[in-house]
Amino acid sequence: MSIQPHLSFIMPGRVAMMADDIATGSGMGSAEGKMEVMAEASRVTLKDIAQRLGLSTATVSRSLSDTGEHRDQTVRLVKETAKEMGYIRNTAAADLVQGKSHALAVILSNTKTNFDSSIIEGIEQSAAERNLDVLILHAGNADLQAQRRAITTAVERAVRGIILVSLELQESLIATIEQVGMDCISLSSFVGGGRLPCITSDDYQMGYEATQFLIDQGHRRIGLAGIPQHGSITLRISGYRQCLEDNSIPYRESLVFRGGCLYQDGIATMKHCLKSKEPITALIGASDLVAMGAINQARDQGLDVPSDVSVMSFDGTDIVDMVRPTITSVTQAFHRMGVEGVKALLSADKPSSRFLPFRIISRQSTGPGPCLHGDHK
Amino acid sequence: MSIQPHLSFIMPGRVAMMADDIATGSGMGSAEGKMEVMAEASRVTLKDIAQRLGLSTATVSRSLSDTGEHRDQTVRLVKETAKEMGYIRNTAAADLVQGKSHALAVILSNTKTNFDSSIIEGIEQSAAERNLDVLILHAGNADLQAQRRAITTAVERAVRGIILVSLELQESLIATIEQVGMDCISLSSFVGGGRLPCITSDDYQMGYEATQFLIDQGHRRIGLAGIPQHGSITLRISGYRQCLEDNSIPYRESLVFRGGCLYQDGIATMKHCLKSKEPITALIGASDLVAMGAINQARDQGLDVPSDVSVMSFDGTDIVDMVRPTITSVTQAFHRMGVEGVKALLSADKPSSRFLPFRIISRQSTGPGPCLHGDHK
DNA sequence: ATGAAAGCGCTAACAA
DNA sequence: TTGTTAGCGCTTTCAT
Repeated sequence: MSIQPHLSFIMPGRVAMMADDIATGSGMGSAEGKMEVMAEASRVTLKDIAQRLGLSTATVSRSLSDTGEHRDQTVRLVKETAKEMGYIRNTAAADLVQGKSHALAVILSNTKTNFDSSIIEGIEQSAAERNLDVLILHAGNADLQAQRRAITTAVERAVRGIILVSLELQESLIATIEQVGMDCISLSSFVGGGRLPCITSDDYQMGYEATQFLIDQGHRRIGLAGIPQHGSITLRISGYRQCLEDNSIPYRESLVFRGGCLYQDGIATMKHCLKSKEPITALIGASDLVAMGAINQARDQGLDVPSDVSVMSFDGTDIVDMVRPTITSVTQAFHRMGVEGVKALLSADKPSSRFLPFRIISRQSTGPGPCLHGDHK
Repeated sequence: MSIQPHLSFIMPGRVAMMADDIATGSGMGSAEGKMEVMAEASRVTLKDIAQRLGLSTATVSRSLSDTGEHRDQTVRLVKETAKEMGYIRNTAAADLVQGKSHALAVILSNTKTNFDSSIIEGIEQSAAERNLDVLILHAGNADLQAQRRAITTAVERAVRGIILVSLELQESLIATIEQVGMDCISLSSFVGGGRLPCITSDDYQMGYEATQFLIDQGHRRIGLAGIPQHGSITLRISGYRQCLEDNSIPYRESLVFRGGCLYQDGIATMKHCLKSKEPITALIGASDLVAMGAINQARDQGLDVPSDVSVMSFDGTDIVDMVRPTITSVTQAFHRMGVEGVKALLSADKPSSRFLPFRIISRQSTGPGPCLHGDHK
């Protein structure tokens, strides 16, 4: 194997070499060289630039941020000098005097689903356009402690606003947010009974239409899997129930399986369902991962999806096209949710709650149910 | 359908009601009530607490942060009062005077793989234990502009350190980091020729062992898919090549497929491979998603995995167990990478580069190759 | 078009 | 054990 190329980089040689390069480089006198090195230690401030240019810090500050009235020449000179001296502004100082920061806080629940990456992507894109940094914080869904920590952090840093993602914020913390007058918006979850603006999909309607989709395919024994105990997501059950009733199909408590939108919930639900003497013919997973779990379990037990059992999911993240069978989904506009969330949060007028459209996209995991096969009906 | 329960919350009634509650609540005189409301507008500061208690701001500050010598009673009193008054400290002020912030910056490449969530999880867990906030920033891998923006943001905010995740930082920016004396560590990618400490898996060795794994199963025509053009990840090719040579199998350039670790790369590679007159019998994907793409493409063309073609992957994220067939993977210690990254970054002494162990976990997507079927050998 | 000066809220010497 | 004081680096009136 002779010399292993991958080992070369852990030899300390290069590091030492680089240090030497810096110390002796560019042919300047050693004293001068040293001063350069020393100067690098503490950061360049506005004052340094002002002194070098014989201007006041005020002029430099205004020039750099393009505020106030200044000669083009001055502004240009200041900017050039700043760049040349390697000036990087001190955000803490600016935040302090301005009473607010250039950042947004995003607070996520710890739910181990995968849809939030799209939302975050949207948020970050939108934030970047406005030159805002994104501070990401995690807080368990039910954990008051963790929630308080996250909110406190956001308020401490005087962020421009807080974006809650799929989080059921506790009542007391909503009060805190109102007290300090912090802007806040909730995405992908309706929370706060109207005190917080929310941008989400219509859970009731999604539940209704998903159910109708399966009924139209000839299914009558339809299960619901992985739905949490609390939160607006439970409205999907109401929609599901209403749809059944509108189609004269009796609602059965026993076909609604609770859980936490996790892969494991899908596994467990399908395992349970297949033991039943009157098994379901279709299942709606509360997330793509729930559906994946359900599909895998069904197939591992020798059933075919969709010919033996149809499965569809909420969310419609990338993954539904990357598995086989591909998964029919109620696809939500997560990316847009992130983008619009930022926009709404920063808009001058208090944003109102609203729904974003969703689409049901039919893929391989659903197919005709028994009623279209001529069985029951 | 009568009353739709899901519509109730967009009625403005509740919002108005809440506002009324606040304005008129608790039975206090209207003037007093108004004052309370006014007071809520501007935040409580240390000075407010000090005044209320007849102490100095210094004592309050020290009590709150448990520094300095103080009577238990004083500390308790201060803390209680702070909580009662709803005090939230101003991070900007603290950061300014202390010259550093209570946050870590994590800079991610935009690569659309999924492994980084484990790393971030590890980072956040580790950061939370140390009471540090996590600032997440994105920067394209090749995009100097975006990289500079991210680094500048991190430096501006005087973060405690920068964690690069799977990012090839440009030379000039490494220089910037060195100049300002910012701590920085690279995870999941070796970068900077030793100037930056790196915690990653041994790409060379992973490439070698993955190849050996397949050779041991009887494969001789083994492809490599989705490997980028640059970066330490290309060392996998060296390991792959060396392993082939050690097993007296000729290395062929044509079996190494370049790409960006994406699902689509897997699709494209497998499509291309199956057209060849002398097709591969096994493929190693540069990421789990590449492998998924390859597997799907093979099956969509009527081939079975693993009996017609074996596929394995690098990374070993959750997904490899959630697809069928489950994917044999070179599983990296991503979560630990995040945890140790934070630890190393904050350690007093300059951390050195090192590898974290990886494991090859055999799953359903690989099986005996032609040499074990008695074909060639 | 530019400068002088006053803080933002906090921490950390140093005094007492 | 506590108070006094002096800023951190920046923005922003208000003068000039």
